[in-house]
Amino acid sequence: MPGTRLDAIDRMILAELQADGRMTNVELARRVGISAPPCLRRVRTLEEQGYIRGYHADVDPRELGFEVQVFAMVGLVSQAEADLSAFEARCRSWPLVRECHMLNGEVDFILKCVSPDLRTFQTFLTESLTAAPNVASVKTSLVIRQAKGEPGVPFEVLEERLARQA
Amino acid sequence: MPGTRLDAIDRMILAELQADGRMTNVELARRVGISAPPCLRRVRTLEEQGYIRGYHADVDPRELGFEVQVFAMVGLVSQAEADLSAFEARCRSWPLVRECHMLNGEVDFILKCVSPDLRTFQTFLTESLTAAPNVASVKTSLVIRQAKGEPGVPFEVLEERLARQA
DNA sequence: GCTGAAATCGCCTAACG
DNA sequence: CGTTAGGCGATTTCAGC
Repeated sequence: MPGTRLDAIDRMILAELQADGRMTNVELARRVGISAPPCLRRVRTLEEQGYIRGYHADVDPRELGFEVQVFAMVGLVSQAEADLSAFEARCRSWPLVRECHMLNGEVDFILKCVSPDLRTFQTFLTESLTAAPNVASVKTSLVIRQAKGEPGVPFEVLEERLARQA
Repeated sequence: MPGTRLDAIDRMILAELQADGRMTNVELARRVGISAPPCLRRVRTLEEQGYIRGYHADVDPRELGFEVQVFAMVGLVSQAEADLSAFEARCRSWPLVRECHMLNGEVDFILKCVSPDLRTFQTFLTESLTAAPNVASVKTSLVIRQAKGEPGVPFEVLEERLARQA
């Protein structure tokens, strides 16, 4: 089933639900110009085929007392696949680490972390991250402020691209 | 209104909606142990007070043809506030840039970008980002693979912390 | 195959206690 | 916060393109 190409209505559905994931199905149907039942069927199909991985409320970390956000650049000693996987598994087990990306270039991983305060993060940094097996170097940068934080993908770019191909 | 402290039920609501933003209100009410009407009132209040900034479908970039994800580290010539703001405004206008964080340390900004392919990104990099006023240096790292990508905040850490204080 | 219309069922959301 | 109750949305069924 994966690889099924999407038509214009499917892409509109994805764009609308990315912008407002709690929109009612009838409102969504109205916006994309079809009636509710086929619209709901399309949404279900998009979910089953993995185009939509889930729906999440966007919770403000600061309001909840997570005052600190940090990017951590991690270098490993060994980049053998087993060692990479082991480090990734550790990252998944650390709640303060929200994202873990393996990169090319000098640094092996970039981690996006949140923490209630600096002290909690420092403890994590020294006792967990830096102390983890195979970790060679960690460089951290505090987020001063976030200027942009758009979820998901730019559908505008996708549409532009499809128009160009046609 | 902001600063209103949250009780245990509010925090459960936030945790549930972060995990599944499309949950029905009656299901949410059942999970947090209250009836539907007060549950809905709490959700509305949490939205109004900014604890919930929105709801978004989590769309898989790869499935949609965004094969390339890149982190870009940007250094500026001038860090005067007006120049920082100007750069941030530019970032907001670039669709390929999904996140823009101002950092402490040697690099001024980190940008998370998505692109359909390398060629599109290279064009953006040379013609837009590097060419922008006040940009001194740009270092990019391609994402090889993503090992973790949890949305939002770790409520487990919050609860642990509150229990500790009590 | 797809869509759309009708009908049922369940949820949302007021008003009130 | 809970209960009641009316209106609306969600979802199935079925017919038509």
